[in-house]
Order: sequence, then C-alpha cells, then structure tokens
Amino acid sequence: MLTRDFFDRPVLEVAPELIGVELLLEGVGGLIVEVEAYDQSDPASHSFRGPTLRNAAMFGAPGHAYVYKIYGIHYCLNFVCKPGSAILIRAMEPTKGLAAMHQRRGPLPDRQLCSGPGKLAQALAIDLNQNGLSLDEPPFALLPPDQSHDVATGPRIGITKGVETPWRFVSRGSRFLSKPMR
DNA sequence: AACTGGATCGTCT
DNA sequence: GACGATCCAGTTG
Repeated sequence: MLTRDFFDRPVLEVAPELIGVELLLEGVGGLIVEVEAYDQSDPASHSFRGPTLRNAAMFGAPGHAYVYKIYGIHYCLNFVCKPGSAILIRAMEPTKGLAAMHQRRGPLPDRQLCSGPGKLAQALAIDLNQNGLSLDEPPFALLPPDQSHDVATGPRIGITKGVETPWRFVSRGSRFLSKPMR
C-alpha cells in the first residue's frame, strides 16, 4: 500500500512515481499510465488563488482524494500531496473489474475505458462522495508497481494558463493514454 | 486526422 | 454572468 508518507513530498517528485501504480476503487481499476501535477504557484491550479470551499481537500492532509466536477458533467480524481498541491489522474490501463467498467462506460474497446480523467472517473464510479477520502484505506487501494516504467514528460492538456509547464507524466509508449505524448 | 459545437452546472467574479 | 484540469458526435479534408 502507498501510505501518507509517500504523498507528503514535493508533487513533482511524487507524480512520476505514480506511473505503474495500481489504483483500485472497490476492487475495480488498473495501472496508472498518465498524470499531471498542479501546485499553488501554478496559475492553472485550482489552489492558485488560495483555499475555497471547492478546493478544501487540496489544502488538507497528504494522501487523500480531491474530487471536483468539471463542465457541469464530468468528475476528476486527484491525489493530494503537500498542502495546495495535487496530482490529476488522467488515464489507466484497466486490469481489474473490467465487467463493472464496461457496464458504466458502455461496450468500448478496453483502451478507451479510462483514457481521460472524466472517463476514468466514470469507469470507477467516482463522484463527490470520494472527495476527501484517505487513499490508504477502503474503498481505495494503491499498490506499488511490480516493474519499472519508462516515464516521458511534456506539457499538460486542456488548460489555458501555464500551458508550457511540462508537468504531464506518462508511461512511454502506452496505448491507454488520453492523447499520445507529443 | 483535425476541428467544431453542444451538453450542463458549480464556483468564483 | 462567464467560464472550466472534459467528452462525444458530427463535419470537413
């Protein structure tokens, strides 16, 4: 299990180490293949203008979930690191509970089940009920990688500020990314 | 393959 | 009152 100490470090140190980690919610999930880092100095981050009701979890204890709703439709899952910083989980390679994920996402190819932050949240049935939950106890489980992964870095996706900041981390060559890297 | 617009609503200005 | 750390379907090339 990945415990609080793992997350109580600089967000740029933690983010690449999440590639290959198995994320499960109620036993359903897969291997993390794409993440993005956000911190308080970053104009693209929800924490940039300080604590609010929505981003409260981002300023809480490390090792907890920060979930928010975007565009009135989708949910996105983050892992909180040091206060004001978090890592957006953007894509996974499905490994466990494929039937449950297909039930929630529809009869899609496996590579499209979790290939984006909103898709991943839908596949795992994540909503605001998970906001603020600890990542080292049920319903969550985080298991360390059993192989090493080649991590590639590049600019983040879908933002309008901090566009050049290369804080996107992906498993190089993975077929399960939200978008190919560069 | 690349781009466009629509869906839909909580949060902050 | 505008906008977003998105997704999908439709159109165009």
